[in-house]
Amino acid sequence: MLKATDVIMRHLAMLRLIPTHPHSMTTRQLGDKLRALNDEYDVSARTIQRSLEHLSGRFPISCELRGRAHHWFWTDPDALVQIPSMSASTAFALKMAKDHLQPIMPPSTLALLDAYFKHAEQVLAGTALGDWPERSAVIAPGPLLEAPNVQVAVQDAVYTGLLENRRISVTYRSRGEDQERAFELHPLGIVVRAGILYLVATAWDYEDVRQYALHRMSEALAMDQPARRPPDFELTHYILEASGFSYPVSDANLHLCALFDEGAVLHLRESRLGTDQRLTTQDDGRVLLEVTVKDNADLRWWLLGFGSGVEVLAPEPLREEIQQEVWRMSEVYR
Amino acid sequence: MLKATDVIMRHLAMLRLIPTHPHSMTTRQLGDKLRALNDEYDVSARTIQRSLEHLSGRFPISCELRGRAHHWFWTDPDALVQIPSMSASTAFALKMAKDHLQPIMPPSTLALLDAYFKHAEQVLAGTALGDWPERSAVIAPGPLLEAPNVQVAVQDAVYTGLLENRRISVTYRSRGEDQERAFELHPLGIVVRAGILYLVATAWDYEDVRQYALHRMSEALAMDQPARRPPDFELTHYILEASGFSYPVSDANLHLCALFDEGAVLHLRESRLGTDQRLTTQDDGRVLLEVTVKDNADLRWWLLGFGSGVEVLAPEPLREEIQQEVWRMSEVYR
DNA sequence: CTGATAGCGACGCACTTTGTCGCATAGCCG
DNA sequence: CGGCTATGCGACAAAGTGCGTCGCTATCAG
Repeated sequence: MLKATDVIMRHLAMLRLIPTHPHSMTTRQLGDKLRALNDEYDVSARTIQRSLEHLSGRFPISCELRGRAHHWFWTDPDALVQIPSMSASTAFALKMAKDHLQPIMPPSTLALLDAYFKHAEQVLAGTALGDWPERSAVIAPGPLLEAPNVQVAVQDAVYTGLLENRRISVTYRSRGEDQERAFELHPLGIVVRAGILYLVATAWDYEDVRQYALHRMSEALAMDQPARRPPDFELTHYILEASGFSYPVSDANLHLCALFDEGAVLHLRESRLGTDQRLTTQDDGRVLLEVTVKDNADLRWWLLGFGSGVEVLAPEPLREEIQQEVWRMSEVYR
Repeated sequence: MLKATDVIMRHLAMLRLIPTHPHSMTTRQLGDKLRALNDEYDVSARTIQRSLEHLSGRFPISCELRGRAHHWFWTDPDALVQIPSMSASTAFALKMAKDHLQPIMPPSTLALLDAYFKHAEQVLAGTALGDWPERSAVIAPGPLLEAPNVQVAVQDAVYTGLLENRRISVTYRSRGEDQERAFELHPLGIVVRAGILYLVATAWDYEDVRQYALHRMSEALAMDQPARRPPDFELTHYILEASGFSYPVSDANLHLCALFDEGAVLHLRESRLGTDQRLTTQDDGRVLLEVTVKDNADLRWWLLGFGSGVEVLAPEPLREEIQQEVWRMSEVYR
């Protein structure tokens, strides 16, 4: 007891060091970590013991006697104390975010954010309209695809491997195959598309980069060996150039001119396709859209979705593409 | 100094009571709130002063002298200390969530979550691959519409009015009109569609429920008078039944049968349209999809997007609808 | 069995926390 | 303009608590 040490800060640091349930930490480890963090937190082991005892009375932390040592952890996986406290507006934004994300993120990944969502619900319950169940709704575009679930253990292993740059050993069933196979993967990145998580990685000692859907992994384990990464690999580059994903996305721009029916153009009046978007009403009541957009498959899918509500005028190659597609469609439907 | 009061908990409570910058709290108010929270936190005003002085040395809080009283607040809007601490996986999930939400939530609402996103970045920077800029990417469906921004003050007022059930006085420019008009609104709910926020509300003393896009409000102020709410109003019901939104969504189901090209069906093999989805490969190589889905406009838009890659077989009315649409399209393109 | 490690009760010193008091200052109101 | 009141702050003393130390016990490894 030599100097004026700061109890509050040390206790806060301790609470932050203690891991959540599956993981745990001995009193000794905690003391070492604390010392490493800040010299001022250098206190005797006895003091740490006393502090933990004290804190366990007012926070959901407890310990487990394994051997002769106490292993401490947070009991509640969704426990969350944050300062400054969450404002009602932020809680509301979180609720909307959750509604948005539910259909497009795998449940197991969304589960990692549950503490925030639950906390937000508590905050909202304290507002004047806490009893009113639904004050916000999200209208998602398109029919909702159900994102396949990913096993929590698999997700843990993949994220760990990626974050700590370790190899991942997986049991994987390729698309269209019945047999599972074991792979040793070098993780390079994660890509999410339509609620599906893909691990971008190289296998074994091969050089070529492939994708592995997480929901098709039955087992995964982060190994101790470090992962290898091609020196010039860039994830965004890979997605754009290597056409690794079935919906190729291009970086090229095109100047789109198209005539929209008033009904079809409605929401373009609210949010724009691009910064240079121009809408001009024609004599026949239709609206001319001029805008620079990325030239990719999604654009074609989006334009076709309007059916006869839109006529593509330029660029000429795109108009011809659509024309041919319409011709093929009329063949299909006789 | 009569009983053993818990300094750590009181200090934590104080930190949580202090609001973030635009708002503030006097020393007196803090003492009152603290007392209301827990009898054990009943300490003299002098103690509160000393505690604040102490805490301001290690947290980004400071005060402003207005009149003779000190008004305390958090200086950094993105300051965040949370216990237990954010795991690397959770930080990673937050990063992905941000990428997902950026195109579909208005910037001002997303800004409310900035503290979490920044915190997540810090956590990720501490991992082995912190220097590697991109380890995850989100591929969004469709061309990205730019969500129009909402003024922060407008958003604050609307959320406050909604959460505290107070009337909102707004200056609003209706679609297609040049003139702005003043409204007094009774907020009923918020609907988000394609990045646009709509306030669902009744105006003045009228009974009919309308939508007001937040980005078309130039001013908004939460009033002191309480809002009126039709006793039987339900937001989800309103969206479904009242066809208040231009993309009507129906609750009716239909049993869809359609033939997909192998290329078009690819991602249906990963995530399903519905629980009863069945895929059967036909002799001609196409794949028959059978599934029960909601019968709405989005479904038609989604089906049309595939162009000739899909042929709707049943139900017959839907097939005819599509057939006619294709016919109209071939008229458009001559 | 022995040594090492962890937990815990007890003890006492030193420091911190806290209420109180008094003074200074700055609005408020007549 | 002057009294009144609310707030901030320095000082002080007493109460209370944090802390290291010591010694005992329990458990595990060898």
